[in-house]
Amino acid sequence: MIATTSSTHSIMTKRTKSCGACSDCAVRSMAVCAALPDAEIGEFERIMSSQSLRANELLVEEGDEKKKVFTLTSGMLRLFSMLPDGRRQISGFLFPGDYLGLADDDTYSQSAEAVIPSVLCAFSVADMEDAMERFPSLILRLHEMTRHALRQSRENQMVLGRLAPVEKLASFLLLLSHNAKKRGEPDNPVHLDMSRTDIADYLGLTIETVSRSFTKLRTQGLIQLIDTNTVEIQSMRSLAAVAGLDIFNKI
Amino acid sequence: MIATTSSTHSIMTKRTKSCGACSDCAVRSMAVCAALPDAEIGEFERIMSSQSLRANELLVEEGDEKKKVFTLTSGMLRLFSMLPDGRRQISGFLFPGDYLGLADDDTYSQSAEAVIPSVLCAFSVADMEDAMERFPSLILRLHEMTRHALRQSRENQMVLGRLAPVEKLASFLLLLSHNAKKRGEPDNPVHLDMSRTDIADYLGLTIETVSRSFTKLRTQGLIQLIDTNTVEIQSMRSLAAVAGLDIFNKI
DNA sequence: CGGTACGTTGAACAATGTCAAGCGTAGTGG
DNA sequence: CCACTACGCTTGACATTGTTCAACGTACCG
Repeated sequence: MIATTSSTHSIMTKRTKSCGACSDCAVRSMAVCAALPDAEIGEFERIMSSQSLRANELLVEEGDEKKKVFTLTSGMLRLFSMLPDGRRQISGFLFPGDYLGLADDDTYSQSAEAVIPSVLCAFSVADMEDAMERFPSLILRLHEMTRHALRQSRENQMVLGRLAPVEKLASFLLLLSHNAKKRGEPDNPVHLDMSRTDIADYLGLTIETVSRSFTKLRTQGLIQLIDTNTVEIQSMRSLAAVAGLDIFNKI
Repeated sequence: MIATTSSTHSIMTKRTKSCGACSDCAVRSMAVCAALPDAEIGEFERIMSSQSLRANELLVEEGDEKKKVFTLTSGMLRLFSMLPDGRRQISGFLFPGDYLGLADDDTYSQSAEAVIPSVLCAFSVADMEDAMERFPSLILRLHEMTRHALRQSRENQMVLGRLAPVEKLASFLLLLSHNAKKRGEPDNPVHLDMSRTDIADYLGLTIETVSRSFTKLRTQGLIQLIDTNTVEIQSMRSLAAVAGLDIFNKI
């Protein structure tokens, strides 16, 4: 917390147009922009600006007017809400290619923070709406992404409401592994960019229970903790069996 | 369960076009159809067919090919998933005007059953896609409804992950009350159409804990149980305070 | 008038959360 | 370079909470 606060004030957030051309963007095929043919991608480049975040830096806050939307190009964000008394629920993590602003109309319904240093493409809502009018395929793409987010959120409801702690953690590790694979990274030694507190607030547990669940999975030979933040999954199948739901059939 | 099974076989599900004209449909203003001007609503009436369900009758099953989409005109549905071992999570209840199929691409990602006798407008996906091409406002309306469902699902994650049982129940009662009001019904004596088991599977609890939470709210003078399925809320504000999140500020 | 399903309640038990201490690592300053 | 501090993670002991199991009451249905 102290680190967060101090870093928030020390340096201005970078906002430049210096990011590499959209045409050779690493997340092009996964992001909204996949809806635009190469010929039109220049349009997007024109209205886009790049934005960097330091770890734990706040990007948008619940209740704020939605003036911008974003595509994450590198790093990781957490989407969360808080109760008046400080309890926090992380509803999901955003990975490169993910879009920030899918659920919101005029105001952000949740806050978003960088988990690790991150870079985003930013678009003003006005520009984006303009682009959607000219390229209807953008609307379809956004709608598709929203449907996907809705399916994921509902699957999360199952995880939160009906899985035991060890099952929750197993499903979380499989999710991370699956996500890494989807982005062309190695899917097995899974790297945890987020803290135990983040994991706890995502899975509806305490950090102690998260820690104990790691130990249980390790004791049962299902995972190996290479270091605190690196998990080697011994057998995807057995871990999936523990997770209760067959992650492979979904997502 | 026995009742469900027997009733499922006894009578054929009605499928007629006999429902009153769309133009004087009770849920017109809340449903997808609100996107169509009066002049075009005839188009919708042409491709629509009516479908009735008895209590506990299954409408669609997780994994089935999505051939039809629906608008609920009366009654109530539950949307749910199940784990291999029988654990169930209800991700939400559908009320008149709600659309079934928001989250799905080609297959239904969840099952849907009638909680009480229900009537729906059914559309074949092909017809609906055709209509969307001719009336782009339909796409925008569906997108808007999907965003709303996503916000609701994420708020549910907070309820499931971070609220205590009594808080969960309080937020649930407020949700029902809010929903009734939205549909022009009295918002205070709240009628529970669903069983304790449904409530438990929605809130991630057991029926016993649900029952005890009802008792606690009653003992604290926050609600009054007129009968098992009718709850009088003594003070919306105090109940909202118990719920932790101010339901009024959201949804 | 039984029988069945549903809801409530109680008591014992198991699981998770809470509180507190300890460990290891990383970063800081002497 | 080393001690010191701070932070995050783990672990243990304990308290709280929810679950399980069982009994009871009630309403509905045959």
